[in-house]
Amino acid sequence: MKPFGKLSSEKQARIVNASISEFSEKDYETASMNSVVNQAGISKGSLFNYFKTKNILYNHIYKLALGEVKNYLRNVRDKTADFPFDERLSKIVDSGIKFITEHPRLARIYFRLVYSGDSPNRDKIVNELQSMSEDYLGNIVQDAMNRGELNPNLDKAQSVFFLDAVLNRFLKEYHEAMNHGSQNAFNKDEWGKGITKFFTKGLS
Amino acid sequence: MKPFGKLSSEKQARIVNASISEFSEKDYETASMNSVVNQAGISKGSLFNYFKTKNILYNHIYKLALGEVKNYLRNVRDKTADFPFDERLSKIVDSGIKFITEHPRLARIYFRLVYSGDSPNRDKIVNELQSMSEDYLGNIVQDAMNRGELNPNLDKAQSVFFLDAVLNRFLKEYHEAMNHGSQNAFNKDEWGKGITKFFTKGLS
DNA sequence: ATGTAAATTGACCAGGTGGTCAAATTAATA
DNA sequence: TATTAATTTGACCACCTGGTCAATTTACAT
Repeated sequence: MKPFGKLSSEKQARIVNASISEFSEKDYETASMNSVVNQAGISKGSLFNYFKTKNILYNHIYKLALGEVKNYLRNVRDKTADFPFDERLSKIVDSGIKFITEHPRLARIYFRLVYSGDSPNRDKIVNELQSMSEDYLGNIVQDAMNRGELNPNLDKAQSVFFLDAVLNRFLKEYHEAMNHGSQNAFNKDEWGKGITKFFTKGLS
Repeated sequence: MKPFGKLSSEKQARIVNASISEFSEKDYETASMNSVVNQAGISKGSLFNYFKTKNILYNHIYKLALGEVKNYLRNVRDKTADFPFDERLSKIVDSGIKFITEHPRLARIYFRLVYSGDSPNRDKIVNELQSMSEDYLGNIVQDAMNRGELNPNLDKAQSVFFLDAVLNRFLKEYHEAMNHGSQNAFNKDEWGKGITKFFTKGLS
C-alpha cells in the first residue's frame, strides 16, 4: 500500500485540502510545495514521501477534481434520459451552476486545466476531456435527433462543438463573476432559458 | 524620450521579437527576463534600463499584440459594412484564421491573456476586451437586426455572448491544431459555413 | 587627442523553487 | 522494557528568479 493511503483519513483530508487550495489559487508552475506543506501542517519531507514529485501530487488532485465533475455529469444525464432536449439542456446548465457553487475550488482547477497552458500532460488530459465531452453531449444530441426534436441532417460534431463552447464559456464566466462577488452579473434562469432557446432553434 | 525609443530600430526589433517569443511560449510568471536577454543578445542591465520591470515589458508586448488584433477586426468590419450578416460572419472567421496563421505568436499571447489566469492587470484587460467585443459584435448584430436579417426581438447581449463564445473557441482550437501540426483537424471552409449557418438560423 | 557624458555590461543580491537525506521521533515487536 | 522498524522532520542543496549598480565601454563634443 502506498504511504499516503496508510495515513489517517483526517491527515489525508488536510493534505488534499491544502493541495486543492494551492492548485486552485495558482497555476501549476506557480503553485508551491512549501505552501502546501505549511497549509497542511506537515513537514516537507513527509509530503515528498507521500507524493514523490509535484507532478504526481498534481495528478492526484486533478483526477479527484475531474472525478467529481464526471459524477455530476453522469448524474444529470441519467436522471434526464427521458426528458426532451430543451429540458435536458436546461438541467445541464443548472447542474453546472450547482457544481460551481458547491465546489468552487475544484471548478477553478478544472477551468485552469482546460484554459491555461502549463499543466503537465495538459495535451493528453485535454484530449481526454474533449472526447468525454463529445461522447456526453453527442449522446444527448443523438437522442434528440432520434426523437425528431432536432434536425436529422445536423453535423453532429459541429453541433456538439457549439454546445460545448457556449456551455463551457457560460460556466466559466459564471464562475468568475461569482468569485468577484458580482452576483447580479448573471441571472441564472434568464441565461438558462436563453441558451436552451438559442440551441433548440439553431439546431432545429 | 524613453531610452527604448532611442535604440536603433534593428535593436528594438530584436528585443521585441525575443519578448514576443518568450511571452508566447510561457505564461507571465514563468517567462524569464534572462531568457529574453539571451535571445535578444543584450545584457540584463540594458533590458532593465529600457523596461524598468518585467511587468512594464509585458505591458508593452501585449499592447502590441492587442493593437494588431484590433487592426484586423476594424479592417474586416469596415470592409464588410454593406455585406449581409452571414457573409459578414464568414469574413470574420476567415480573417481570424488569417491572423492566426500570419501571427501565431501574437495569437498565442492573446489566448494566453484571455484564457489563462496570471497575467498582471488581467481583470482590467479582460474587461476591456469584453467590452470591445461586445461593441464589435454588438454592432454587427445590430446592423443585421436593423436590416431585418435577424429576429428583432433578440436579446442582443446574449446573442453577442454566444457569438463571442463560439468564435473564440473555434479560433483557439484552430490555433492549437495548427501548432500541433494536425492540419486536417479543421476544414476551414466547412467550419466557416457551419458556424454561419448555425447562427443565422439560431438568431433568426 | 582629450574630456565628458551616455549607454552597456555582468557580477552580485535576496529570496524563492523542487527535491534530498541523515538524524530524530514514534510505533511495533519481543 | 529493550530492540528494531517505520515514520517524520527540517536543514540543506543546486538552481533559478527579478532586479541593482559600480565599473567599463562607447559616442560625442571640443
